[in-house]
Amino acid sequence: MKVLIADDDRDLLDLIAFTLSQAGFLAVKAADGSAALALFASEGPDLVVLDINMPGASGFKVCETIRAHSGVPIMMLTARNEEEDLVRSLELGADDYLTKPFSPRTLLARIKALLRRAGMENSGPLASGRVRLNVEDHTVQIGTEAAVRLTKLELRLLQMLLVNAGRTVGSDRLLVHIWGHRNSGDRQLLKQLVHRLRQKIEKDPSLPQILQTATGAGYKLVVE
Amino acid sequence: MKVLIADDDRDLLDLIAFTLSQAGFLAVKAADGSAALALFASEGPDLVVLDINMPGASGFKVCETIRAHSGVPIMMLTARNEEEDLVRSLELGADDYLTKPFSPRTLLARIKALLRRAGMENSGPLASGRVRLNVEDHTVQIGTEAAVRLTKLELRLLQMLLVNAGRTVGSDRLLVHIWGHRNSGDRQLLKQLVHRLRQKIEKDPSLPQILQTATGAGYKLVVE
DNA sequence: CCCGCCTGTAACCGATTTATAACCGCGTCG
DNA sequence: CGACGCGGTTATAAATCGGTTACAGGCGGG
Repeated sequence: MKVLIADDDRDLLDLIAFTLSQAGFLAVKAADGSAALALFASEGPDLVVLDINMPGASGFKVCETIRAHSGVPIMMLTARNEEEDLVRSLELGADDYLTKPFSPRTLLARIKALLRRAGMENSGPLASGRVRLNVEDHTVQIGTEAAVRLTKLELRLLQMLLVNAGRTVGSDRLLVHIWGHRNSGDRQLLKQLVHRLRQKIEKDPSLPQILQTATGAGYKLVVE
Repeated sequence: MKVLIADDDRDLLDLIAFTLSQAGFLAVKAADGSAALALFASEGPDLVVLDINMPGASGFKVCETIRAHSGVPIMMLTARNEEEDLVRSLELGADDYLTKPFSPRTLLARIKALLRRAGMENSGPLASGRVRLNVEDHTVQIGTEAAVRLTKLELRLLQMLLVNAGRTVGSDRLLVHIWGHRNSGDRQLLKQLVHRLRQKIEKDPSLPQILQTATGAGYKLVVE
């Protein structure tokens, strides 16, 4: 599990990195906003921790940029008199925030909670009912059928639905998780992605038994 | 989702309550510390917002007392920007802390983040009496009847009424909650929305048992 | 270098949802 | 009485939504 940390306070950066690596994470350090963006692109972390006040590019600028094409969980850090930026960050799609000073223990607990919520805690085969998803080699198996190969996007969609199996997942959440916050005109893409995924996993794609529509709300995975 | 708010500043109390109820929360107001404790026991809120400076029992005292036997998320408010208050609040088990003055938007963002963190973001089906509303997939169930699918607007209407079950909700508040501020010539829309919702949830839509009219005032949800 | 698969852009259809606009009945009040 | 406000009902138009297909650019593998 790889975590990107961006903070211009060298001491705090080291402390966080140390805390996380002690907990079994692989910590990647960035000293400013532009470094964070570069490292995000090259390292592909599973979670990002961003300080709001940074030279180069501010935390919420970085947050916005990352969210433009990724649904990776983001945690913001702030000193205590920047309410406006904090709210802005949350509205830009940050998932949680922490006000300084905080204890390493708190940070760790929050990060774990965040990963749990994003369903990224275990990278092994994810299963529920008749649906078994193998994240590593991009395949699903429905009941006793032969395993089907999935594309990157199909995998992300099914993963999100599987983590919330039996419950409806809103279209917005799916969009963010799969593509990140873009023009949000992307309902079109979701329609087609669902369509293609149904072709692969449904017996009769015109009468979905597994990947069902909750009209006006989103989609849900039915497991008996 | 029920929120207990305690503040001796009557204006601020009303403002917070209004903000939260527009966001779909049920706000319970307390003007001082001892009232807050009494209401906490009787109402069993899902979240508590406490001003620190209050007559009766201070926010600290209330926080400590609640924490003695409950893990409900607590947010503290203070006029003073004192490090001392912050530390003490956190030591007493408060989960977050907000310094006055703050914008309603800020408060809302923080409260939502707090609920998300506590894992209470989706309180599951919102229920009262025979009416069970599932916000996630836009459905209601009346008694043992089959679940009915609702549209976005019907959902918002029913949610507002359900959160204030048994109480009359003014037409203006409903309009703002459902459509936001528009030309307020939209009483027409509300009429029809109520009509359509009744068709879906009332046994005999011409003699409403659940969604009743309070002539000249608004509507209310009757739960026996 | 070509071919295949994956992804994004676009358009169309039918159904549902929402907005606009009437008409009806009932009570109040000048 | 008759105009008015208010709520309920119906009809109809406009917007949106979900499903589907077609197609082109990109990218990687043979």
